[in-house]
Amino acid sequence: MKKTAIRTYSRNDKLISERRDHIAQSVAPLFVKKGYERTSIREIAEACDMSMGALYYYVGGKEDILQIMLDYDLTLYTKFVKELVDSSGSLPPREGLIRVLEQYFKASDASQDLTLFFYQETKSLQPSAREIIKGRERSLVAEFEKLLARGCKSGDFKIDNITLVANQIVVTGHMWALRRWLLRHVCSLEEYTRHNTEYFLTAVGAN
Amino acid sequence: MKKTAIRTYSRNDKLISERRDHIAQSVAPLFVKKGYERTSIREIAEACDMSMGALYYYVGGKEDILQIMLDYDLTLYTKFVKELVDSSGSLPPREGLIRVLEQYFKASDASQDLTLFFYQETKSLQPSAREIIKGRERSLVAEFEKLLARGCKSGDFKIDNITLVANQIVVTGHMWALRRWLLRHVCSLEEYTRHNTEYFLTAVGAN
Amino acid sequence: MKKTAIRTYSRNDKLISERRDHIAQSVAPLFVKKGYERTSIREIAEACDMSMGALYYYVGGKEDILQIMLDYDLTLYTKFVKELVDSSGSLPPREGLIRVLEQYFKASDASQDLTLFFYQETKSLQPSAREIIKGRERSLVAEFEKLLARGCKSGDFKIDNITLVANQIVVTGHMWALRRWLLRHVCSLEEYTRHNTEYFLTAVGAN
Amino acid sequence: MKKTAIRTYSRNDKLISERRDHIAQSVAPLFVKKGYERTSIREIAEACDMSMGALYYYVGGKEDILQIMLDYDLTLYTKFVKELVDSSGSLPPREGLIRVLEQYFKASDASQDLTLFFYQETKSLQPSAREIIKGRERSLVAEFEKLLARGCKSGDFKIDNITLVANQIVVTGHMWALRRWLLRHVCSLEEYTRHNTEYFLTAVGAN
DNA sequence: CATGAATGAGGTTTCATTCAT
DNA sequence: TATGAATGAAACCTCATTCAT
Repeated sequence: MKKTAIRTYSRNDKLISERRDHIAQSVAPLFVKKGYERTSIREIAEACDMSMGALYYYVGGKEDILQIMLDYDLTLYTKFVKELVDSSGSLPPREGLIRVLEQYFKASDASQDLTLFFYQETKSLQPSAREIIKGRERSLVAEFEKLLARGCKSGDFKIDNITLVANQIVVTGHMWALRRWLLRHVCSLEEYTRHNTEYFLTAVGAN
Repeated sequence: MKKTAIRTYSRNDKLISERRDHIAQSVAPLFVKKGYERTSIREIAEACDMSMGALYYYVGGKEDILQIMLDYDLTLYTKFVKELVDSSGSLPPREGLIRVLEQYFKASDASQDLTLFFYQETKSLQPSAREIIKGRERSLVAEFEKLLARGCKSGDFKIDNITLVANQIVVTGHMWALRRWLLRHVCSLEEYTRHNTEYFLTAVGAN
Repeated sequence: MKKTAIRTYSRNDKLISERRDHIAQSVAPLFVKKGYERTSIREIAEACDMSMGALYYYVGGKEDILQIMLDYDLTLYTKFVKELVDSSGSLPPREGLIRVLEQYFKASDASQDLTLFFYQETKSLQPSAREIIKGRERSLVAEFEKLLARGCKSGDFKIDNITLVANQIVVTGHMWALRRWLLRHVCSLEEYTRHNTEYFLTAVGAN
Repeated sequence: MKKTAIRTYSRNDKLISERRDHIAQSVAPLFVKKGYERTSIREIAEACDMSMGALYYYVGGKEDILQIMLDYDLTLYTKFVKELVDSSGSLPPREGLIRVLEQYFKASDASQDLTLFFYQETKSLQPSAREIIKGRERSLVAEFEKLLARGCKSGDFKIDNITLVANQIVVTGHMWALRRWLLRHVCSLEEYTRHNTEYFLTAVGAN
């Protein structure tokens, strides 16, 4: 759980972690609302209730703040999915998948703005930081792979390319966020969930 | 085909149109490479082989340039899809769909960077301009709706929510661009095409 | 007479040259008074009667301003010495040397602050810029070498290491500037001149 | 040996003295390498192995640190020269001068960077602190004056202006440091020493 | 129509210094 | 005594936009 590569003047690891988490939480609504580039350090400091100097005590630069925030939320999200997948382990694979999809789409709906933000601003990161974020994203996909793999093992599912399907599940959630402005007039979240659940059941050979 | 709402000092409509098309074409690679916010007017002017003054003669401000460029490329893309759909009108619906998907995914692959850019920078527009872009996007979806509607009319397809499926086709193309970094290690474009074609055939009840 | 390596937005060479000369002249008293590091861009802009933006239109950064100023004054100084040496060409070598030394020390006295500044701030330059300045300094030394070489050729002087003596002349002028605070209580410029003239006559074997 | 005018919170004179000596020694390489202005208090504290707070406990501000360091090194250097001059007291004046010059130039060669630093950064001091440093420099010159005066007394030397010659000796050492970049290609330290020794012997009438 | 020099507000970042602990 | 987190003024620099030519 290293936060490395981000410069700090503090050598108190606990404080660093605390402050960076605080920054990640405080800055998210601001970033989501105004976009990364359009948000000034001054605004960030204000939102964090810190002085600009204090901010730069725990962070090497503006871009680090973006990385910290993306990392924080993606980690949180991955944890959420992991718990979801794990908690559905007691159900038969088919019912487990149905339940996970339902909850995942519900969560996707709740964190629309954040999802959009991820697609928009990841490119603002340096390649090295981008790799870290991509790693987190892969972890997210991996959680769904676990779910699918379990079903394959038990013989309930039959899947050619597990990663592809897992990615497709993730993306289907994202799509609800990215295209809400269009989908809003087309179907409700419930219909969207039903439609896609049916598809994925077919795709995994469980229909 | 109004270009309105964008201020200009010129009253020669033909010239305005010409210059704006030129700007749209010249600025695209720059925007795609550096991002909208990080591209300066000076760079834009240079890429367009115009002086900064000339730029402002045909355009109200930096944001207008983004709108013009997005509008231009989206219109072009919509036209491409329209021709694709129309040209497949001679085929039976099932084969038409297969062909359109294949060509569309191929085109998605070719214009990856642009697609990514659309998702990233549309939010940099004012609401009014964003609406215009959304309208273009809806036109794009509508082309696929046409294709699907034709199949329904002939009885070959059976679809609950045509718009939903059409949108799903569009987004599936986008996802190849947005998630290429992950998908690259998972499957080739051909596999991606095959996988999704199969899905959509099922989704329209033609499998 | 290239001014290269210094970024500019202008492509009008004449204007660039003019503005940079203007900057060099305007900034000198400020730099000499406050030192390079302690002088802010805002102060520089004010002294140049330019806006900060205009400044950065002709100059890539603060350090460039230092380089431009050092270059400008050193070039001027070298030209002065060159003319001095050339104009003494009509005199016999011994008398020429005496005259040149007298004038050079007088000039050293007049440009004390500038000399001090050179020793202090050359180190603020990047190595590449420092090389340029060193080149100018070598040109200055070369002028005195010319004078000494002439005397050697005619048989009036007898010198082992011409560059060493030429450099010593230059530095003797500098020292009047660098150690004025001490020398002031020890001797007048006239005495300093007499003392060192006698020395150099001995050193070149013309006493 | 007052260290006055420099604020401190401590009232333990021994500790003050110890810490300031420690600071002077620790900070020198840093200052020499980066320059005074470009060195931050944080770096200084780190180099001194002290906290920033501790630093300010024994020192009034950043500038005091510069003064302390200059004072410390100049005092050390003066002591070195004093011992050199005293130890040559057993030799006849002419041989004493030769020996002192040789050792002094050797020492000048060894402390080039420091010498350069003195010329560059003394101006960063407030006038009052500058006076203190000048006093130390005068003490240095005074040591050489002692040497010359001894020779005059014994009738071996014949000098008009002892201070001027003493200063010239000091400066000749400095010159080796200040102009090394040029002299390097012109002569070795040995040649430089020989050349100047000969001169000074003439200047004091001992050749 | 076209040019590009000029503006200056506002961006990010640094850093000497203080003070609660 | 000692610590180091916090401050915020001020540093350097960029850039969208204008307007005299």
